Amino acid sequence: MATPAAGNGEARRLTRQGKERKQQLLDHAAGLFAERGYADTRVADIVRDAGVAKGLFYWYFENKEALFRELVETTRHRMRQMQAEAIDPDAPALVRIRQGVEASLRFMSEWRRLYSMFDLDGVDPELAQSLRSGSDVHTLDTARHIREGIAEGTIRDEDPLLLAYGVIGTVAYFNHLHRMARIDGDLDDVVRFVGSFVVRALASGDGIAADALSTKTLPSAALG
Amino acid sequence: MATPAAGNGEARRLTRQGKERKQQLLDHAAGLFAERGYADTRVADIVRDAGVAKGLFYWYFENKEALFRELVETTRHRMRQMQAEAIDPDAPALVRIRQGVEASLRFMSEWRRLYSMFDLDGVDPELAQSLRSGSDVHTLDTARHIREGIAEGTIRDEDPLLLAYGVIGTVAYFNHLHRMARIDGDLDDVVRFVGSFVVRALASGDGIAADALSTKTLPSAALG
Amino acid sequence: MATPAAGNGEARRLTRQGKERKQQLLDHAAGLFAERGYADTRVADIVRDAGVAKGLFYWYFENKEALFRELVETTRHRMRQMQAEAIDPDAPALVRIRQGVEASLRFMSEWRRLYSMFDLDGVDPELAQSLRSGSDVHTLDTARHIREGIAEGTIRDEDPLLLAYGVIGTVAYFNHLHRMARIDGDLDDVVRFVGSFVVRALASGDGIAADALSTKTLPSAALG
Amino acid sequence: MATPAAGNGEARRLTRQGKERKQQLLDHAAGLFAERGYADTRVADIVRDAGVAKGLFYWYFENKEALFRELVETTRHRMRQMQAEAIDPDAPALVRIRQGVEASLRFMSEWRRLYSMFDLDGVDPELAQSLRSGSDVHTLDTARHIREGIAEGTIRDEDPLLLAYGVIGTVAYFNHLHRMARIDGDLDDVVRFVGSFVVRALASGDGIAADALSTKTLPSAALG
DNA sequence: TATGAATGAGTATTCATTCAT
DNA sequence: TATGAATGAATACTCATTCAT
Repeated sequence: MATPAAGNGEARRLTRQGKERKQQLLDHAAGLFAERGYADTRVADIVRDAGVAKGLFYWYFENKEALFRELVETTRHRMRQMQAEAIDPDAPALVRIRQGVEASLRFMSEWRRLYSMFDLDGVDPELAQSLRSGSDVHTLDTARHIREGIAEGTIRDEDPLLLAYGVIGTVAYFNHLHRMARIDGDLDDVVRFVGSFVVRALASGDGIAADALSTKTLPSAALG
Repeated sequence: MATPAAGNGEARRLTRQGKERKQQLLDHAAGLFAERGYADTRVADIVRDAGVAKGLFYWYFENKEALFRELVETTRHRMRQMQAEAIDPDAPALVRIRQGVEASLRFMSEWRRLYSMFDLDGVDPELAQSLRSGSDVHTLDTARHIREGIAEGTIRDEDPLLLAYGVIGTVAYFNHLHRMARIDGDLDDVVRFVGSFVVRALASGDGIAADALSTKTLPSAALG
Repeated sequence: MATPAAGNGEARRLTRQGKERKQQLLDHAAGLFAERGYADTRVADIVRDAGVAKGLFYWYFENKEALFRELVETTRHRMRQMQAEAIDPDAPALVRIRQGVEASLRFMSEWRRLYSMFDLDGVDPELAQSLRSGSDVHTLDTARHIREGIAEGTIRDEDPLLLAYGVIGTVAYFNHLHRMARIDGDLDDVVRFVGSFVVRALASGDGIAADALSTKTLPSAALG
Repeated sequence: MATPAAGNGEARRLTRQGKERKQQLLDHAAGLFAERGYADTRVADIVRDAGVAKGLFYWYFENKEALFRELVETTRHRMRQMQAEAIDPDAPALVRIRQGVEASLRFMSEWRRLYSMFDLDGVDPELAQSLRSGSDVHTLDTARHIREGIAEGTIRDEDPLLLAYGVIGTVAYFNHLHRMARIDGDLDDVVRFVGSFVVRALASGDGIAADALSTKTLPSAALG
């Protein structure tokens, strides 16, 4: 029980102070990763930023990558939570998808600094793989909604997985642009635009009406 | 003791053998970049792969990044050529866009190894910027077609730049998936799917008919 | 805020529990030292193995080396005791030497794990020096017996110190081999072999008869 | 062909200058290893001593251990050569063994600095294993001579391997003592002493006469 | 052109030890 | 006694780039 961060999966028991320190390191690391990317952030930078000794880093994290992984996990978890809250389970599929898409964009925008880490520069391939598997979950989730939309007749009857990829890809790219400040408009405008973009791409002739629905203006009770 | 690759813009005059050597290095580098990314490819790896001495690298290229830049330029040039050939200038806007999209995907698929470099891991920010400016050209091109489609009434009247981003993002993501072997289907199927995906996302109510147009099956003469 | 292990020669008064804890640490350390050597055993390893916190180590020992030293002292003490018991003071010199040799080998075999530490890898020179001085005592002891044997006429009249070195070296090497499992035979066989080997190397023409004496088969009372 | 020391077994082609530099590094390393041991010699020390840049070390050697290994190989080779020269193949077994023993001691004394490395402190277990296998060859060689001596009737009929171990161990220990300056006498005296020590330990009653033979004083022609 | 040699700044990680509680 | 947190000096190895021939 001497080396908390030692490479066994078990999380170490940390005192309150310990937890705070760890979070401190995570926060400072996130800031630096966002600013200059993972590869260009030295462990030395992180600890200097946090004002602690170098050795302490390795008390809390097995290595640089482990910290990164933890950051990713946390963020992913928050994002899923946010989406769950944004999606009205009783709404029609197209609306649910739009709600999810818009929530994603808003979340990513809010945590923009964190998300820039995900550009994955300089992270080793193995890790990249594991990150990917996280987004797979997201894709399957989306595909499920799509399948239901197809059953409802509101979404075109095409391969649900491909359609889901289309949705995810669009969201990811707009997020990327926004982060890179290549899109300068109002966030609300962008969110609305992307929402309607994907809805149109998915909708069957009948479903296209749903395009009009703005998840922000109508209370979910009015839907359906 | 001239240094051919020294940082003046002028390309050096190379003997036939010189050109071959240089291309050799470019090819081997491309292969390695594609395999393991820019950051994880050492100059030493490239020369070993090519079977020449380390010093020779710097005879042909100013530095590692210069080689990369050259690789990018070449590829971009080829891609634009290919697109120009694929797009029928007399076709309606939506069709032209679809032609461009499909040509892009096919080109990227063919030069898949090269394109993986563009994930831009570990390239320094300055270079990344320059790469971006290249894709800007592409975006503006697409936006131009879109503006014409809006004028025609076949494309929804929304911000052409945002719509262009939607198109580019979708293409880029599908290319990414394909490269990562996360999509396994027949290339033709994917190409057709993406083509129709973006067309639907762009089309106005009237333009949606264009969805039926398959750029492969109809000779361009029949369009319009 | 007393620091029990602080560098004053005086041993601290430890509670019963304290003594147990200390022994616990010594035991675990011995095991690890034997397994992977002194240099490759971390203080962290020892405390983890013993299931206590890192800080506690320094409550009982001034530092890593102090623990090692203590281990060595203890072992040496036990060994001398064992030898004293094995040697019949009334037996002729050659027999006494053989008794000592055989006792050494048996003792080392029994405490094999401990003895592997003595290979002295990675211990700092100063400590190594102190260890050496311990073995010097042993050498001198042996030389004393040898001198008596020379006086008796049973041992060749050569430099007693050199002869003693010959004895010690042989014993040490066989112990080493045994520990490294490079010798697999029965311990009794090896012990007997080494005993007769050194006796023959020492014996004068007259003394060689003593070779027949097996310290195991003849009760010491019968000797002389 | 760019990284000479790269981890493939193949030795790189080195220019004359390269070979010299490499030898230079080997020599300086040997000196430092001998002075302060392997573990306490930093790569930085070696290159500083040799007056070259740090990176150059890794041009010639894969890592610190690889250099060590090379040093060992070279030394071992020299030693075997020396022994081969010292041993008169036509002499009786006991004499040959004595010749080998004495040659070993003289060689070790001459290359004393090198030999101190072999105390193997801080070398990783895997390497230690490989070193050991080298000494096995030596042991088997010795055992062969012993077997012949047993056939001749000049050496006691005991397990030849155990007898060989006895010989090797004695030599090793005296070498150790000599290196540690714990033996100060004239080298010739020590060599003569050890030679006669092992001969006496090996000799059968009949063979003991051979003890008188001094490999230095009698020309090999007179032997037999 | 072409080679192999040389440079040296840059960085993650380890680990004995000390400290506050 | 006992714990977990904190320290920081120390060190092997990498790799783009330059140089002499």
